[in-house]
Amino acid sequence: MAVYEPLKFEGKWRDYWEEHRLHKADLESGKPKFYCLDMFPYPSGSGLHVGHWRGYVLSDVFSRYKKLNGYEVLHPMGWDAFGLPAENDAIKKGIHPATGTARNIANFKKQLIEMGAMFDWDREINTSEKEYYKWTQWIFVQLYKMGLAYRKEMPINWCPSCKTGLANEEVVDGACERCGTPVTKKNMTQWMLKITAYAERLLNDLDKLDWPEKVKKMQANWIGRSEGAKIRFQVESKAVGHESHAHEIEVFTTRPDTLYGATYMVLAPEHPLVAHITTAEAKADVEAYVDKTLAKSALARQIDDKEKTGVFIGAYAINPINQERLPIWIADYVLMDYGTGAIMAVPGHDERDFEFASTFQLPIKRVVAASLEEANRPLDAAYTDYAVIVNSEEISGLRVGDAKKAMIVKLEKTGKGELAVTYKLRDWVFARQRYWGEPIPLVHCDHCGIVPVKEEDLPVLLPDVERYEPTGTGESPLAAISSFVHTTCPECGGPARRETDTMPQWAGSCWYFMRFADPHNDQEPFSKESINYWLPVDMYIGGVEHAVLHLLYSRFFTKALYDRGVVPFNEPFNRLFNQGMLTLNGAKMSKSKGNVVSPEELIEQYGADTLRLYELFVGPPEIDAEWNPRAIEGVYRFLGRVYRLVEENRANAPTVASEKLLKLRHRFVKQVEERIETFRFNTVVSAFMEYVSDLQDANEPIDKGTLDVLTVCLAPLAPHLAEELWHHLGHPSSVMLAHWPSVDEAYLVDDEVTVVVQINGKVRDRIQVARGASETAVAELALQVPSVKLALDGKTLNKQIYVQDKIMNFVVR
RNA sequence: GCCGAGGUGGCGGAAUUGGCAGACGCUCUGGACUUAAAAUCCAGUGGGCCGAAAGCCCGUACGGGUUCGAGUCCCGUCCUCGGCACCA
Repeated sequence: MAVYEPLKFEGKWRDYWEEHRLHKADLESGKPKFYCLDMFPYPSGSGLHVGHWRGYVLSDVFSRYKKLNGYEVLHPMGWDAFGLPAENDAIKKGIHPATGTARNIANFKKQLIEMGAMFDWDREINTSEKEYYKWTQWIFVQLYKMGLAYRKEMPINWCPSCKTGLANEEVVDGACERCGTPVTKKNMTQWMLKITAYAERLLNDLDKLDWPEKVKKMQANWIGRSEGAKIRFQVESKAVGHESHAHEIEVFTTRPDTLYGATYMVLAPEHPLVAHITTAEAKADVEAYVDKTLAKSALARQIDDKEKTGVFIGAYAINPINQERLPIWIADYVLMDYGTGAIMAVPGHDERDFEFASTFQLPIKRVVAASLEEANRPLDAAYTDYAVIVNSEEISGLRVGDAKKAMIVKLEKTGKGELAVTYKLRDWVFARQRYWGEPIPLVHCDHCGIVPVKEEDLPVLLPDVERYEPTGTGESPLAAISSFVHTTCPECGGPARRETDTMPQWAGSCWYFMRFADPHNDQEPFSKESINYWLPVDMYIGGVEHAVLHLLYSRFFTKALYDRGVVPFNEPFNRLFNQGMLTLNGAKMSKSKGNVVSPEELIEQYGADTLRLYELFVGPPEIDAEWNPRAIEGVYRFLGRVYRLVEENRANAPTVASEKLLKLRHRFVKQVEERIETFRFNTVVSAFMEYVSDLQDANEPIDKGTLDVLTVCLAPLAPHLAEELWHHLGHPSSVMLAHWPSVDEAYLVDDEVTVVVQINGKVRDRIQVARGASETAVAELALQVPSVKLALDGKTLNKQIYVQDKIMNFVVR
């Protein structure tokens, strides 16, 4: 009996593929291209576990399927090697980050090769190599020249453990995304990227992407567009005496219709106006409150509790619509970095303002009600329904929507305000005070100011140093290296200092998918020809954890480069798929939790194909799945059955297929096609299992064509086994050079169909009838069925419903 | 609190457009092969009534509804998971 022993041939075929360059993506093949990309990994010290395999298997199956279908497939792999984790890990182990990274990469690569994926290793890239980051720096210079990179002093998120500034997106629940330490605020001069300039386009263009709705929603929420009005209030304060009217408070509100209901104003404690307009009597309390707020970490300000606190600053604002005097307060529930950092408070119709007003006994006015009759009904909570405006002079009686428009028109006429759009998205803090990243390629010259390094002088090399631990002073370790810092100005040639901050980890991954098109180009980031052919990415596969980080940043880079004329497309990833995690004991696999399953021993026991197939069969690919060590036996047994089926039939296989086997074959291929295209890979495996059982049950010799087709279809899923069988079947070249079988629709229809017979919608029996038989003919047959006769006995047949070739339902009473 | 996804046997999960619920796999039980075991193969495996079979009834989180017919559509409730969270 033929025995399936994968370890005897899997290695042989991997060597064969490598030797014959079968995975090489060819720019000049003349075929239509397909770019199938995995989110490239950060090469950690712990290596890959079976959970990491999941996405890689999906993309490899899809890539191979596309290749068999005549596409020129680009399926590359590389390393996101810069960034904090690599550096932290290296510090812990006392080695240079470059050394640790190189070691990890070697291990990752070995593991990925064992998987048998068709990666084109000639295109391997590493974001921490100078040949690569030269172009990351080049892109930064383009952004700088476009005015999209700027320097600003502001309080930014600071991780006291990683000793660096962080972007908004890197703060999760008030803590550092990497290490979990609560994030504090630190006032620093920072390099920022003006991603907010693209907010509207980043939002609108989501519509044209074939991405999971969930991810699009998350990005839309993150961008957080809201439409309303900006309104200006004049300030009246004894602190500034008769100059009062020089000061204005500008607020943003989505409810300009409630302007008549404003009863006080609130500024963020950090608001620059606070220092100017606070009166002498209030000064001490205000300063104490401001200090207390600034000392609070982001986490504390968010979670502490929602109890409202605040201080009256002694000054008043004049409501532009009715000249009412409104007391001005500061409170930490108003955030400096959203809108204008100031609000008009309408406690009658905003829950937060209601709570604040209740706490401090401030007046509450009703200006919206269910109807005009209810205009003076007292409020025991904020009334937020979009109903009818009341107590508001000329706009009373309007619905909220119309009142908003009317109020904006009025404000625009008097110059007191106008329509405005605000986003939650903030500009991107792009500098890190750490060693292991791309140096920001700028020079500070006393004479010329900030000057970008000339493009022909790139890259600015990351110097090799002895000590690369973070300083914690707010300066990067590079600042201590005088040979790095001191340079000459690219403009005037005079003495100058280099920028010493480095870029965040995301920098390299914002454009790596473009570099794969032309990874060895040392004249430009990529040639026009290569980028035109390969990009954009057709299918992008990776975890959902990057929904707002990497995926939003990459879209921003792409749009900026599009505007600069560097690339001809403005969205990088046409189709996105997020695979689910593999869990063990209900938790995400991670080395720190000690619940990882590593592929090595499984491959040793079952071979790589079995593990690949299991990864697919474990459940719907987008859903998290629990690792089940037993179930892997099932797919191993199945591959053994395939092996035996082919081995035991190939010697005496007829050259002509029976009608029965042809029907089974075409139905099978059709099913597999549909299920691969729609990413239902668990059911692809089911289709194989059913087909193989059907072939066994057919109880007749299996023809050569059937065996060939089975083998070709198997190639995307279990490439090693398919290659082995393909050669046993007498084919001299690789199965990956074969063609995906075409489906003949003629074989998909049966002459005879099963019609279900129902009484009142309940199944009683099934009958075989000729396909397309008339209702009368089927009814006649169905009425002969004993259980139907029984059910009809003594009853009246009210109605019959016939669905062609499917259902005959008798309604009886 | 807001937004989104989901709830189907002992388990993982199937089920085109409203048309045979539980495909496929795991587990378990019985059988064949074997001196024996492993491997392999065959049969059974949602619950109930029943000695068994036939047959009938119940059954897709819960309560209603629409329909000849609902896992699928509508209304309400509960639960689980994910995202956002004082964003004016």
